[in-house]
Amino acid sequence: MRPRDENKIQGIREKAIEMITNEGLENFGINRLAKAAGVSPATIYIYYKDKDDLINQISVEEGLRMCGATLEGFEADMPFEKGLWIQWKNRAKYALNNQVGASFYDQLRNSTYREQMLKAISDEMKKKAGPFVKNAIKNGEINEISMEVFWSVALAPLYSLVKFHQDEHTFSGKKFVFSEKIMKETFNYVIKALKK
Amino acid sequence: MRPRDENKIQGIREKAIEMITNEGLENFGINRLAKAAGVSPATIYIYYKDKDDLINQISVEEGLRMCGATLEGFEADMPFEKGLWIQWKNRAKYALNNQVGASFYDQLRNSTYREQMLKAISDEMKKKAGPFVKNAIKNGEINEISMEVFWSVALAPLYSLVKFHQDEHTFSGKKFVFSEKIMKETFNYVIKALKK
DNA sequence: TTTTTAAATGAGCGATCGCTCATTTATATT
DNA sequence: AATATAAATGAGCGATCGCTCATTTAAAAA
Repeated sequence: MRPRDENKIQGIREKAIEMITNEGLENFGINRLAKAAGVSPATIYIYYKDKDDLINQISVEEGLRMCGATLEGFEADMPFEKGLWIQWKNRAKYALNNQVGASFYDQLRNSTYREQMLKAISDEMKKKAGPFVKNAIKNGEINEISMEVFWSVALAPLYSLVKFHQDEHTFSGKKFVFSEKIMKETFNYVIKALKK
Repeated sequence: MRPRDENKIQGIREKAIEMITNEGLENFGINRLAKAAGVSPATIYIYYKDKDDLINQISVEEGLRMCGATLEGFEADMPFEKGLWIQWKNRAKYALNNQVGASFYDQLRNSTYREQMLKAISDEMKKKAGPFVKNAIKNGEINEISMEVFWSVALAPLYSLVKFHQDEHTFSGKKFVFSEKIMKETFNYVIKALKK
C-alpha cells in the first residue's frame, strides 16, 4: 500500500498555524489551507475528521510544545527562586524565538476552541509545577498558597511582559522592547512578593 | 425624514457581542446577526461600512466601557495602595457582573482586530493610570518603574485570577471560584512586591 | 395634508465555505 | 511483474458568506 507522505501532513500543520496567526481564525478555511499547503482539500480529511478536529488537534500539539519548552531543565525539587527563574527564562525564550506559535496560542486560548488545549496544558503542568509549589511551601521558602494565586502572582507578570513585546504597543507612545534586564527587574518584584 | 430607530442599532450591538462571545468570531456573520437581531442585512450597512467596521466599532466601545468601569471613583492623586485596590475591586466587579463583555474583550484583544481596541484603551488608561504611578514614585511609595513593568506586576495577577474564574478550569480538578478573600490575598502579595 | 427624505426592507448576486466521491497514483507485498 | 491497498486528487455539491439595490415605509418639514 501507499505510505503517508510526512512532508504533506507537516506542511498542513505548519500552514494552518501560520494562516490562523496571520489572517485570524475567522479567515481560516479548509479550501484556503489546502491551496496554501499545496494539497487537495480532500487530503486534509484523510488526516482530520473535520475543521474543528484539525484546529483542536493542532492547538493541543502547540500547547504541549509550549509546555515542554517552558519546563526544559526544570525539576520539581529545585530551590524556589532557581526553579521559577528557569521557567521565566524558558517561557520568554520560547515566546521570542517562536512568535508565530506564541501568538497562535494566545488566539486559540481566548477562542471557543480553548477547552481541549487548556485541559492538555493544565494536565501537563500539574505534573511538575504542582509538586514544585508544594515543595517550596514544605521547605518554608514561601507561604501556603493555592495553585491559582501562585500562578497569578508568579507567572502572570511574565506573560504580561511578553504580551507588551508582542503588541508593539505601549503606554509611552514608543515601542516597548523586551530585554533580560527588564525581565529580571520584574522577576525581582515577584520574588519579593512571594519569599517569606 | 424618518429618524433612526435607536432600539434597532442597540439590538444589533448587543446581539453582535452575544454572538461573538457564545459562537466565536469565526462563526460570526452579518446574515446571522441580522436574523438574530430581527433586522434586514441591509439595515446593518446603514450603520456600519462593512463587517470589519462593525467589529472594530463595537470592540472599541466595549473596551472603553471596561476602562470606564475600572476607573470609577479612581483618581490619580490617591494614595498608592488605596488607588490600586479601587482598580482591583472595579475590574473584578466588572468581570463578574458582565461575563459576556469580559469574554468578548478577551477574544477581541487576542484576535486580528486587537489594534483599534488596544489603542483606544491605552489612550484612555494613560490619562489617569500614568499620573497615578508617577505620583506614587514622587511620593516615595514605590520605586522608579516603567509603565509596562508596573502593569505586569500590579494588574496582570488580577486579570489572571479573573480568567481562572471564567475558565471554570483548574489545576486541582475542581472548579476555581473567585472571592474577595482570594482577591485580597493576591493583592497583598502585589503590595508587598511594590511597596518600598 | 402633502411633500420630502432617510430608514428599513427582502430578494438575491457572485464568491467562498465545509466537505464528499469517483478516480488516479504510488508503494509494499506477493 | 502483477496485485492489493491506502494515499492523494480535482471537480463540484448544497449552504452560507459579505454585500447591494430597487422598493417600501415612516416621520419630520412644508
